[in-house]
Amino acid sequence: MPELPEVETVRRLLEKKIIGKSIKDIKINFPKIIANLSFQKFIGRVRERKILFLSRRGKFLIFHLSGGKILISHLRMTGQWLVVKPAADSKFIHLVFYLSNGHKLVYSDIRKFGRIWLIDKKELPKFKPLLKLGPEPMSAEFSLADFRKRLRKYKTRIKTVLLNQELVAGLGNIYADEVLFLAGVRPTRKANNLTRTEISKIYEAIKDIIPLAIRHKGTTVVNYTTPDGGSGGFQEKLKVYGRKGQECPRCGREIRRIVLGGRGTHYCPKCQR
DNA sequence: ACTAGCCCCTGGGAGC
DNA sequence: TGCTCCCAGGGGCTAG
Repeated sequence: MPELPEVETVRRLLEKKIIGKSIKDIKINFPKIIANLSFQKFIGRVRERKILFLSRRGKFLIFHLSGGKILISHLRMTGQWLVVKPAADSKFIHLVFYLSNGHKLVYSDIRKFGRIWLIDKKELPKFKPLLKLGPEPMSAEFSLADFRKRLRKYKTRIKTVLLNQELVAGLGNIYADEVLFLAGVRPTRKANNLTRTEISKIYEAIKDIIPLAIRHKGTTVVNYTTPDGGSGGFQEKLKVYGRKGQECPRCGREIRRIVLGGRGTHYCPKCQR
């Protein structure tokens, strides 16, 4: 599942391979991935554009193209951007950009949940999916005071709240579980009942784990790969996610798995209160 | 205003 | 071995 560290890793590795290249031609196998335009319009507006640079906001990857065009991609569950040699093909490739250097930039997505938008640069400040996002966890805007204030208004369980992109942008199911383990807070706790100390610990855990996971190039659990087909490394560092029935690395107790808000949730019953 | 639940998808694991 | 069933899960949407 691509969360902030995975999307950031894709951004960094992809940028090295495609900056300055032009999109000479486009093939679309699954038109539905283009969220806001017909595929014919999409193709017409993207052809001959140069890829200037890539940015990221939360889990959104943003391609800045020449001519003031902006391509926004959300990978959801199984989306991938890959740079491949001309011959490569697969039934999961839904979009192909034929680049000026002879390589193909492809979007592949087994479950087809991912979406791509193409907008004009001037529309970017009004683009709704980005407008709703909370602060970037590694930015100065993400302050403890603000985090505490925002957290108080949620009456639901802290795990569910961490998945809400309006609070902080970029956490998904894996890192939400890991953050709560590091903070020593049980995922079922109500957000508005947390103590000041617990909120600080959650805040610090987010600020620790996200850059650490980026340094490890993200977590490969299901099918996330880097744009060159490599794996992330953070799955080796996971303390609770996907470790149901195994020993807690801190106290040795058995890790539990429950379902919260329809999401698998992992925690240590002793370390997380 | 907030929250719970459904839906989109398909590979893969469980069960028989 | 091979079939069927059902689960995973981000985020948009709807209903309460």
